[in-house]
Amino acid sequence: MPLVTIEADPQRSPTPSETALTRRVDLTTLRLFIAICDEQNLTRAAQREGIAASAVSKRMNDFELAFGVTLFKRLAKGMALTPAGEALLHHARVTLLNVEKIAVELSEYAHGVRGHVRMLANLSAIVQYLPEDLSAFFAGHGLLRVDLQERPSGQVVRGIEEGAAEIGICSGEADSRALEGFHYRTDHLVVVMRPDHPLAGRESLAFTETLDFDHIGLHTASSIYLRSQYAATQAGKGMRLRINVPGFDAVCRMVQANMGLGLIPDCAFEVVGAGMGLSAIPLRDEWGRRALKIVVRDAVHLSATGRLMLDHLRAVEADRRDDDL
Amino acid sequence: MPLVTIEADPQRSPTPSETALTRRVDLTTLRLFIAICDEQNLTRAAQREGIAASAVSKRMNDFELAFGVTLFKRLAKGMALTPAGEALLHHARVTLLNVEKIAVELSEYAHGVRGHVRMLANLSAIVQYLPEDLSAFFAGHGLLRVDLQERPSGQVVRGIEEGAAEIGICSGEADSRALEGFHYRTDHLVVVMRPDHPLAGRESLAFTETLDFDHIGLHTASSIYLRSQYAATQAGKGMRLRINVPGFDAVCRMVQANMGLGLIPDCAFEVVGAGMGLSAIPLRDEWGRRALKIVVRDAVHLSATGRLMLDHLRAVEADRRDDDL
DNA sequence: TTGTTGTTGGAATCTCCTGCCAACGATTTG
DNA sequence: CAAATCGTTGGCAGGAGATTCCAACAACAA
Repeated sequence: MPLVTIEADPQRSPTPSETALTRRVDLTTLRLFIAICDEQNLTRAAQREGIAASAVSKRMNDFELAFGVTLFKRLAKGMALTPAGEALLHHARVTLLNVEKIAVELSEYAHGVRGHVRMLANLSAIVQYLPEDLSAFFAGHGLLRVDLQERPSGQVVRGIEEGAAEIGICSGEADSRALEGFHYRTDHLVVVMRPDHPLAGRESLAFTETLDFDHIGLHTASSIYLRSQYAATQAGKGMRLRINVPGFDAVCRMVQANMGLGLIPDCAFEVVGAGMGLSAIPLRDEWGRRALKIVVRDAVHLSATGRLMLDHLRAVEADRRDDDL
Repeated sequence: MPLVTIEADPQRSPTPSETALTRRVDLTTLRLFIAICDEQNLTRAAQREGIAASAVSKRMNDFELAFGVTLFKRLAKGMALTPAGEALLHHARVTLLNVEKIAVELSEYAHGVRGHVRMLANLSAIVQYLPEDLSAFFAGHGLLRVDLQERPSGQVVRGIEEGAAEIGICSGEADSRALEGFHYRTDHLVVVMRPDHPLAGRESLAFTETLDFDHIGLHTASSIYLRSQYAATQAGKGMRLRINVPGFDAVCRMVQANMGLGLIPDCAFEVVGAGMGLSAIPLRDEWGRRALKIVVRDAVHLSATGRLMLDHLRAVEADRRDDDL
């Protein structure tokens, strides 16, 4: 008696042929395929994976047959990829990497971890506030883990929109479109300089006063860079930029090397530049007070752990403001 | 406990326990798992996937046992995810999405396609040159396919570095670090305006002449926006920005709506704004000639198809320059 | 030419995985 | 209390996949 094929639910979205093909992919085949690509040799690949060579050969044949594609050029000594094979290799690699992430993450849960929160944040937040805020969070929720990646503010928004992470922290001026936003922190920009700089010793500075000197810029996508450019423009003067560097520490080192003035947030200076013998003078301009905001796609439908993190970040900020009063 | 998960080193040889766990993941289980999450109900999920409920139940139990993790809270009516389940759900989704890509791409090869090239490019290249260049490429290589994504120049570089694509096209001024670069095209910026604008009718314009009027900016990460800001700054004047929009077409529509001047590449204007009854006047400034460059990680080790594309793009540009002579 | 080595591919066999059916316990609903 | 849902368990059967053995083939050395 042949197998009775079960009628699939008619309202399922993918077409029958698509699902049929999708089902013919399996992870061991992908693993073996990658092994062959690495070794360029089926026999060695089989050994490495602890399986008979003929079994591997069969799998590959079946796979090629199923998709009607040739993956390898069978050469006298070894196997070489066809274009189709190269395409598969690329996707197979990322798929298996993902599977590995699954295994790692789940085994973390098995060892007591109770939840993950995926976050994106800009440099300012990561350098200045997140270390302490996250550490406080872990104190209360020792069994949670955080997966944090740095991106410029614009990309943070994009990542949250696309679901790459649950919670994002970016500049308050970033266009967060349809996302929900909450106030996080306000930092204050300071002008970093060598103690022998003409401006050193001042109580505070207006940005325009700095425009007669060389500046060191952050990378061009950073909101500090964009905002200071804009401010210079508004002031009707130019910013004399000598170099753009990727991080606050790099800015400070450039300042130290007498390349010019740096413009970074106050807390970042304390963390990064304090021990470097530099001076930091507060910026008097209104835009020197920069808001950072928390963005989420939908606060109501956050995961339980994401909710915890969001509440924590907001509570920390609220406490801090209470203390200031 | 580490605060932040470290990115896995791709070269790392997996530990025995890891591989053991990795092997226990399989795609049908993931598919079923997702179905259960969608339906919040094992029985319906089983129906949807055309499989007996008992089989699904057993698979889930075995999976949970293998990882020592509870994925669901079994409720009287349906199943609800635990935090571990939510973590799995996220990864399972992207994994299956990837598998689907595999199936789609391979079946393309089965239907005659002979190769894929993954590309990243900035907006200027995509709007102005790639349509014709790619179409010429297809004329010669009808069986190849191109996977093209738009990103700002900085992200193009990043994507190529990370292996997200083989070939990138970005602004000549972008910092391409360790990548190999080749000249691609040079475009010329034009100032777009309504025919009734005071500046209309001029032969050419210096950028400084436009600074007395309102401007419409591209999105803040775009190189045109960054460069024009910088130029305004250098000129010691401000740019009166009324709005930032995401594309060249949007710029033209804003110009049409009398919001101010736009600054876009000449070819983009021909393509996008020609039929809108607008005037375009060339920018006289040196930086109005913008180089676009092709970037690759390593030209020697490109795939055969990638090599074809690179050669084509470079040849097209060489021909074009010969024609100009 | 001939033998050796290393390679892929095929046939027969066997094992174990996995899905089906039917029955059961638990809980809610009428 | 019965009926309806829902998830789980056990027995059974079929098949996918692995193993072993063998054939075909190319490259290379004697």
